[in-house]
Amino acid sequence: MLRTHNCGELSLDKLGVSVKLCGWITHKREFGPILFLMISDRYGMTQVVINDPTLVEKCKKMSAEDVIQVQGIVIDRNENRTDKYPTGAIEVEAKEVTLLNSSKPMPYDHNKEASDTIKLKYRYLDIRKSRIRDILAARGKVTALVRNNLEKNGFLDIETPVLNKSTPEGARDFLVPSRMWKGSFYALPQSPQIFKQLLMIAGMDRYYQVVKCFRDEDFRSDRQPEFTQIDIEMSFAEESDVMELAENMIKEVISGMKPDAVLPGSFPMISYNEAMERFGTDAPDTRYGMELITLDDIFKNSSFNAFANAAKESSMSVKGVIVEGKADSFSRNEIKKMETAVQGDGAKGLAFIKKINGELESPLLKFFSENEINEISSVIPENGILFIVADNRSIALKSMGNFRKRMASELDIIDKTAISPLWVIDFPAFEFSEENNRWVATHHPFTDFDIDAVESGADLSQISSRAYDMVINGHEVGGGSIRIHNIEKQKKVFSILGIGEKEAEEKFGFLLEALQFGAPPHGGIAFGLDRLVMVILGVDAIRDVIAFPKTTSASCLMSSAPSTVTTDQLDELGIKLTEKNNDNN
RNA sequence: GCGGUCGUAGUUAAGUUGGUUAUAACGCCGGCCUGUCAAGCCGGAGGCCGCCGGUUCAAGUCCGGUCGACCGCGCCA
Repeated sequence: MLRTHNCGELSLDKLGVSVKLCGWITHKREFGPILFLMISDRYGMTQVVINDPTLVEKCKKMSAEDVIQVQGIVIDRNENRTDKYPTGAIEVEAKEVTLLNSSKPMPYDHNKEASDTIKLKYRYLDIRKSRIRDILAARGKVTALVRNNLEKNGFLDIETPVLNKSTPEGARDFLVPSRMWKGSFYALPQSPQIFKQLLMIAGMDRYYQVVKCFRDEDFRSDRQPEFTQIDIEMSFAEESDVMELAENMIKEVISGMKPDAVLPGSFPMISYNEAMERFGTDAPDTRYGMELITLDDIFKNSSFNAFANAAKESSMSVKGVIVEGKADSFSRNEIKKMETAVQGDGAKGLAFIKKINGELESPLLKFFSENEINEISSVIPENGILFIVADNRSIALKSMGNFRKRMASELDIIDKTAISPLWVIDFPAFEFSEENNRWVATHHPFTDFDIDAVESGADLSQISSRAYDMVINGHEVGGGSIRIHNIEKQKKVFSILGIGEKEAEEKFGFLLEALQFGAPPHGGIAFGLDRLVMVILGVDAIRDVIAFPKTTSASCLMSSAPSTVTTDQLDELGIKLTEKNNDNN
């Protein structure tokens, strides 16, 4: 090695020791015959002092981000010690400084805010100079903890193909044209779902993989075209087996990353319906209260028709959120802004009732009977304000769920250090898609469900699936299910989903056939590694947990991918472009 | 596919009702400086105001389009 120590580990107990350090120059400070160099690496930074006139002349020519090797003696800084960085008590008195490689001036100032554009273009510099390097190190540790836990539990790491068959349902596939089979395409996996089920049928019993998945949809601050799943599947397992395993794994990861984190003995479980009713979302953030309340009973006989109709109609509901201690601090204007926000979720309006000095205040008060006023008053604490949406059930829930979220972040009542995990269970197996005018699988079409209920003619929307999601701090970090292992049941699902026998055969024939060769009961779960790392580290942007991320329009500013290719390459694939797009390189 | 915010030296920003040579800080280059800690002081270079078009005597500024970044909606089993 070119070094004996890294730039973050020297301290007073090494006084007088001859060391070699390697690193990047972060600062150079000249004072005529004396010169200081700060050199750093990912472990820290150390000051080098240069007194020798020849060395000073040599080092004067060096500049920031040059890579150097310093050979010298660790000395005490005495009265010039600093506590601004961990090595601040010592410095290295240089005997020799070797330039290993020079650097052009940095393209941007890493001590200040810089645009995402330039940081993504020079991603390797952003990693070198920012917290990204620590986040990536932490991510590596999360992966190691995961592997360690799963290996300990007898899971086998088995790779599955990246070049796959395109399947219907779900997200848009990334396609890869085939040279040997002109006109045919591989698809990159949206997840290794079918392969892990085939591994169960193959008798591998316990499988896991930390694996890239690809979805060609539109992106957000928490969504990237390629992302990583911790994919897990096990045979002869029921819900509780998968959930217990997953929960223990996550606990081990979190306590490995945050030893001070306080976690519940076992993660609370709530049903999908309860999550929707109490939080207006299937991924509730339980770090704070301010839960939704149902006001149908209070208003079903109200003379205020908008409320009464919603309260009586079964497809509608009156939902409220109480903000405590704020009745006197929201202006008419602020409330107007909140109304605009809930209207963005489709709600017709946002009503409010304040309680100040024991008296209710609201533009709607004149519509309410004494009885209603008493009931409302018993719900609202002094100086509280009740916000209300009366609308279609799904709109009321969604808009108040989002309202709760916005209000919590505006009031800054979220404990950023808390980790609040839970399970959401009893998801509906099927949802009716207005857009496609057919039923679609809520989780995916291989999820087991209560087939007896279907056979006895129950409403499809009321059928529960055997799926479960793990939610931490309002983020769905993982989800899975017990799978269908019976061919007839699987065919039944395809018929419910309107996938014809021929199409099912064409798209999933190999799975359907495999199910007939002694498929064991099995189930599993997949975690989004990127999101898991974000939640554990409290990072907001998925870009920050990925070494080389893409932009929200799925381009790489560093390599300029995607790019056009030569006509020779296209010819070889038998592909002809319909219109000439501008070069985006 | 839709909406919002933004785009001016290498970087981050300022730029007034449209009006002389487009500012500043940091960085860069040159010089000074014996204990700095984002060192300091003096001097200098550096601009397709994202791109295309329009309005105007005159556009960084107004209008239309377009490209890109970010945030959100739809979408993401």
